[in-house]
Amino acid sequence: MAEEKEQRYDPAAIERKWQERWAAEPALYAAEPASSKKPKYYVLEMLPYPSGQLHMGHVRNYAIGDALARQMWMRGYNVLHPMGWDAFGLPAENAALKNNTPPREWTQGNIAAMKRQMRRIGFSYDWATEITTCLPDYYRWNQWFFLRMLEKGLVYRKKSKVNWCPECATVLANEQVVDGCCWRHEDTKVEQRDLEQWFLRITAYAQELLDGLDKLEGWPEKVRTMQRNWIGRSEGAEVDFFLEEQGAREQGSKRSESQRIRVFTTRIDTIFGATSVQLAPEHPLVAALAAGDPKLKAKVNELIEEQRKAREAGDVGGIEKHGVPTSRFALNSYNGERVPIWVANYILMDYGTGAIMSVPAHDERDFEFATKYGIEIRQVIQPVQPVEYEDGAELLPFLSEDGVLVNSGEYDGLTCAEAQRRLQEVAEQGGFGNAAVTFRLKDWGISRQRYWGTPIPMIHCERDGLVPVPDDQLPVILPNKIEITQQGGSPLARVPEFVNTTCPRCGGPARRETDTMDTFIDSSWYFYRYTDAKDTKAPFDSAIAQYWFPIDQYIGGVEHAILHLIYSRFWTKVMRDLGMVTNDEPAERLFTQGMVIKDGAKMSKSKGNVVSPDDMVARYGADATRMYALFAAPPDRDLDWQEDGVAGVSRFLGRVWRLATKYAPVARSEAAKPSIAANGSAVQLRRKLHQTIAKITLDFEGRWHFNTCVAAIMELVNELQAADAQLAAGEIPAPVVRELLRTLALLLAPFAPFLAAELWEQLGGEGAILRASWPRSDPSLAKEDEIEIPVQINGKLISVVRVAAGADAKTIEAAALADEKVRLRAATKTVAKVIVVPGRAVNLVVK
RNA sequence: GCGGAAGUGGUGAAAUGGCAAACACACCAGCCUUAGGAGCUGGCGCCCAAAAGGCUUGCGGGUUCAAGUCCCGCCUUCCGCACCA
Repeated sequence: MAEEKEQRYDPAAIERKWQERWAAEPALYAAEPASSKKPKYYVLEMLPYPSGQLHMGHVRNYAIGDALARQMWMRGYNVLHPMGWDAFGLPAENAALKNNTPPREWTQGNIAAMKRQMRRIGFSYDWATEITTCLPDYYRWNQWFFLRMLEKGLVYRKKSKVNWCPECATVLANEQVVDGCCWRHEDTKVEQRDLEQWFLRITAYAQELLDGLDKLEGWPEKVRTMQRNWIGRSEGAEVDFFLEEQGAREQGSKRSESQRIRVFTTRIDTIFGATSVQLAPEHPLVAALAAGDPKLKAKVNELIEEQRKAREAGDVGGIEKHGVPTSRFALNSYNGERVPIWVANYILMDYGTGAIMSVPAHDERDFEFATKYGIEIRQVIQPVQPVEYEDGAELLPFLSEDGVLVNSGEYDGLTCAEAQRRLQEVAEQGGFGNAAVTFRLKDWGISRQRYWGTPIPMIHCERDGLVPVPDDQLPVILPNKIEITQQGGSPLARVPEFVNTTCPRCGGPARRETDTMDTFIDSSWYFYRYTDAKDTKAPFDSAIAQYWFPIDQYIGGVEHAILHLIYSRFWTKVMRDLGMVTNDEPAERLFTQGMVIKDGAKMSKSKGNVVSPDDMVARYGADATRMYALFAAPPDRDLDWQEDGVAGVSRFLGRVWRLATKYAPVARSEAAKPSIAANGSAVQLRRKLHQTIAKITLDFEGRWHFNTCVAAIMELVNELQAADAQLAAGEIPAPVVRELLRTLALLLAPFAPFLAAELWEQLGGEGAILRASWPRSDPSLAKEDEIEIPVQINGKLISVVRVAAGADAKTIEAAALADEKVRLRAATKTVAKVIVVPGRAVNLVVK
């Protein structure tokens, strides 16, 4: 067989063969039912939007998940590894406009194309559980959930200021606005509009979403921090100031009992330092005060305009603080002090109460504002540690809570913390305030004025008002026949067959809601559907979900840290409260992989640096492409795509192929007795093999540094190749050859599944390699008998000595002192101390 | 401004506090030839003609017998947050 002509490594042929084989045998990748004896493992990668083209970011994401899934199969787990399509969304409508293709057709075509790409790359998905969110059998459950939430009071409708993307011609959620621009159209400024919207009451879970983060130890700290910031909890108090009666000044201040101004503050302890009350320009009271004052009204409108512009520019923090005084005053509830009421552009109507007490001495923003307008700055907190002045340095504003109250009447001398407690109590007893917690998180606006989404299952009846669609009339089907135009408003409103209906309550004529749902709803619960994808009675079977959940490992990009990942957590908690699941969180562990970049920049069409997976696969094969994606960098770091690197991996796989096919006949031969001669090369090769198994196995359990796993396999192959002469001469016993090559195939299986499967077959492996057992490292075989110990003098490396692996300190010391280089160096000096770390190093301290 | 991550050869990178640069890419030299996007051998951090030797993990300190790794200060880059009362 040494003369046998070498067959060249032909990835295209091998991959085609196995792709067909796997397609014909879908059960290979199917999870066993919940009754399985095996331990379960749910590995999930984020489902893609079916744009029609897989990009390298997907390939990397899915290569990581696939390596894990395959390894877990081989380790004997019952693995659920599904895939689906986040198939609703605006691009389908844009494509419809552009190519005159209906969104459904366009989407289905893209799904088919991407599925082909995924099969071509060899991801081990169970296609029997595939879900497509734009199909009625999926989105009907969005509608069903909407109705359940409505029953629970988690859905409401209100007119509100919304983010409007002119490009999308629809509303965006707060989470979808990035730097004042649309998350899909980075150059398109988001506008503010007033519209009637459906909201999900995610804020009802704000506290729990926050608390849960502490327990999500398997999630990256970065993501948890981002979510904490997003939820933005702040603890403080709400307290009323009273509006002074107009024209009451002459007779002494008189408070209006009906008109209160409620402010939110985290520093109630500084209230005696409040020297003005500041209202947001859109505060209802402002409109009332400005009603009879055209000048004020004009100025307020300017402030509103400034805020709007800043918001649209995404630079709310950057605008210069402006304000305008009103002619009215507010009275401090604690001491009756009279302070002016201003309207200021740095006060936001949608946070807290839209009004603040301004304490310039103890708040930076108030300080800036008061300095500008000459408003009194009154210090009411005395630092415990006297603040040191450098000449001319400002003491104020003093922001720390490490101080005691001054200028605060009966509260003088209390610490800030004590004062906060006391003042809150007093406010509560006096009926003018209470402790309060405010969140930055807003309710989730889900209405979209688009066609390609889940219809909101509500009916507007002239008589009965808003009526939910009864469960037995679900799904509300998205009509197929529709003309997509670029006109504003909901496209569905222009489809009479859809709009016109009868009221489920009175049977009279009624109109359907024509807005559709935000597509983030689709992805908020899709991973539950995978567990029971064909269910026609419910979104999924609770018992099955209970078996699979939580997801053991979720893998995706960090760009979803606050959108998808916060909505998903919310949805899980709602389902738990509906009694559908028992887990509090969807995923035990989350891994966020780095971006794929090219020439130092994110791949994008505009930069023209996009690398197509199809090209890579065509040139170098699927195995080389996905293996390079794992080899080029650790998975959590950004990866710079270098085509030469893919070529290198492909050449490596070619070496593996030649080596394995060359000695496959030996590995398969029954001739050799299983006795393994203790021949030097064989022992050494087996040692390397077992070291490699140990390294890779450990990495899968811990760090996931698949780049070094691939490197370890390369080292192993380099050693095998260096032993080619011995192999060719038959000096390595056949059972050892078999062990070496079969194990090599097993180790490759998570990374290069096509080649691994082919070699497994050629090496006479039983059954599918995916069902073969992951190799075990035998420590006694992996152990070295002799090791090298570095010898240092005063910490500097001088020499290296070889000693037996288990050598004790004494032996190592003797060997080190006997070393010639060491003797030369130490000859004229006194050895003061010898530090020996057995198995590690020797250090001689000499003087 | 606040929070986080990262800075190591020409490049991607590796290194439980114990031989810095494994494994690759690129490059150089040679061999082979069925002339291939092939294969094989060797070289490849910097200084020095070479050897010997010296230097080297963004910068400056420190801890330690020993620091890329731990601590303190600074610089740079990237990411997130940023009038949130």
